[in-house]
Amino acid sequence: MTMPKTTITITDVAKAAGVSKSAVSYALNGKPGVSDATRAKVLDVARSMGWKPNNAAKSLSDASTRTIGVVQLVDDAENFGAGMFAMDCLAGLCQVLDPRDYSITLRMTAGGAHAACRIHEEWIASGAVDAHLIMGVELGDPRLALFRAHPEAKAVFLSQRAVTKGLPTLYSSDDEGARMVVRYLHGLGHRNIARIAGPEEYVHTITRDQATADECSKLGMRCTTLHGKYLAAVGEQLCLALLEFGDSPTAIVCDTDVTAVAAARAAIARGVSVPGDLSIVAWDDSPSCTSATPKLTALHRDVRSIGVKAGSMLLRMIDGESVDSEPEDPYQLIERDSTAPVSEA
Amino acid sequence: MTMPKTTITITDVAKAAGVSKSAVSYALNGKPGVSDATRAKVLDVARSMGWKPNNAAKSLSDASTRTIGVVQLVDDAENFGAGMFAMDCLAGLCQVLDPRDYSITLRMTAGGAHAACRIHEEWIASGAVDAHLIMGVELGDPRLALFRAHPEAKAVFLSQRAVTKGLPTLYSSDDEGARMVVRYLHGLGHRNIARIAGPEEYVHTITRDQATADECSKLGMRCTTLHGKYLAAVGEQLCLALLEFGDSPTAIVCDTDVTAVAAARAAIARGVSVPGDLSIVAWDDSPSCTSATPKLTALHRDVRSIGVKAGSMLLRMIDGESVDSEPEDPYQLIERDSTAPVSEA
DNA sequence: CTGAAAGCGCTTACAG
DNA sequence: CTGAAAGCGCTTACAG
Repeated sequence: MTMPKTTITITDVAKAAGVSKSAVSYALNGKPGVSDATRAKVLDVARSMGWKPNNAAKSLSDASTRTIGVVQLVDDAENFGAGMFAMDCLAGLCQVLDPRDYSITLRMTAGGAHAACRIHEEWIASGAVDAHLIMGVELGDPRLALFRAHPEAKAVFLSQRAVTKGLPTLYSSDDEGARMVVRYLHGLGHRNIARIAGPEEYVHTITRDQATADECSKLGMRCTTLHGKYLAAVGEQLCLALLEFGDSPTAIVCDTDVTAVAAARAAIARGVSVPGDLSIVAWDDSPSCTSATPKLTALHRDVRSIGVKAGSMLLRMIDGESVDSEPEDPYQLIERDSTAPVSEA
Repeated sequence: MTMPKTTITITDVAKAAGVSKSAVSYALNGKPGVSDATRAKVLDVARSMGWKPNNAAKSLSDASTRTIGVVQLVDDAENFGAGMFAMDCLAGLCQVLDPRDYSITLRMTAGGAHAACRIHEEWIASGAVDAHLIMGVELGDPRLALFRAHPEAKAVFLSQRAVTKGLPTLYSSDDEGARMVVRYLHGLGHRNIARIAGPEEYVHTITRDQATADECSKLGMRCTTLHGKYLAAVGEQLCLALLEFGDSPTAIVCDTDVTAVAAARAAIARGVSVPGDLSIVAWDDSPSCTSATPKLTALHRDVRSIGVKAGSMLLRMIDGESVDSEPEDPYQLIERDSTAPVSEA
């Protein structure tokens, strides 16, 4: 008959151990102020009574919640890639948070950056979290202004420094990644390439666009860029559009695995050989890149390590250190079967 | 100069409004005990002062955390499908939780059911969450015993009633789904089918195995079942194994999109036409099913609605209602290009 | 309808 | 080293 024992508190432990509440608190928290003997006894009694600290009480008295807040933006249609990214990233975050006994407080909203902003504002005002992780930052994002107005709130942004200007951010290697792809294709002899990019409201889209354009111009290459959502239909359609051009590209880099797979399919269905006539590279690797025919060359990054880095930054901020922006780990170009030297025409 | 105003409390509001703390509390919480005039004034003052309730204080005094706890199991390798499922499910959960101002407290662990169990135990003891959502239940899962021993803890399981026996569970329609597929293939003339199933520790694997076997026997069909992880390599390998048999199946149903896509690829690479010689159906639809060639017939379910249902159950438990187990919405069979009538041999 | 008071469980100066 | 006490911000009986 395991009686659901009415929650046991430090007062109970103190009584049982024959010491004061403060002694118990000091002992339990490993703080000085009690003799080793007392500490040992308290620890022993507490464990045997099955005592666990009450979260709310602790938070109220020490003004720390041991939780970091993240609000995930969900889009009905293109949720897939973003969802996986967030999940892996959170896994990394949890990995660093766990040893410190921190949890994630998660909210999801379909209301975009504005809705997310309201939640963070709420969290700041109510002291619901110790720090915030911000992902999916858009141009003119209201969350930027919010955290500028609240320098006392701890937050790290997953974004670009050009956008967050001074706010602690873990910035992507998208610029570098874009240049790496361009150089790779250049090495294969491609001179006329194209991008099937993501929506232009995303910061990383712009970053990739610009870096690609810049590197192409340096190498004397031409690049056509088309934008669209991360949908198979879009990849298909834009690929066909590119192939319609009189002077169609010999390589296409797609901003996501979904569009890349679709583009490859569309090209092949139209009688264009991949990689014979057309090389395709996917930005962001995933199982669908290896399941596709041919297997897609992809720009790969360890998403979990992004969460790990962000978590470490957050924890340091919570510890009172001042943290600077940091770069993500660089991308890796994984060469598979969808890219080849440009064919002699 | 937006001074980060030192956190404002109901005491401040009370002072400013010229009433007592209790009056403020009653007014703010919409409880009787204050005149309409007082209430209006308090509300007004509170808003103008930018007051927000302190979470910890509220939790401590009313013993509710306005948070529901979920711990996500992460496996390094086969994390993909499960990750997406969890994400969509959580999105649904958030959708119902949001209007009630509840958040999700999320932890992720690579330590399996045992590690998850320890976290839930911690949460129960420390009063960290108001209720728990349990996913990825295994046979002999320690979390079952934990919540049996703690009937005061509110939890809903995403599992099968046969496993949770009496604990409130949102149970899948896997049995029904399996039968639906079998009948569908039977209707196409298939009599010898196979399953490329998931690992046998998963409850849903067993459920599907059993329902498939039962329905096949009822219809006089034969079914070979092979188990393996949710990896492309496994799908490929098991598909080839099945095709090696002298009397190879005319249809294969794969427990996940990853294995299904890989199986189709492997078959085609081996010169087996899909769906001409071999039909393939994927369990759990995803973008990769529509990106594949041919597009895969799949068993589809609205994962988000699972989260919605679970959330509603949880909320009702929190409200003190006693809730019974409920079924998920049924699967839908989405016919695409990977299934066809069995060819006359 | 309204105010003064106790209590939620823990932490932390402050005296012994 | 140890105990008594105040305080974190809110809720909720309990008297007026």
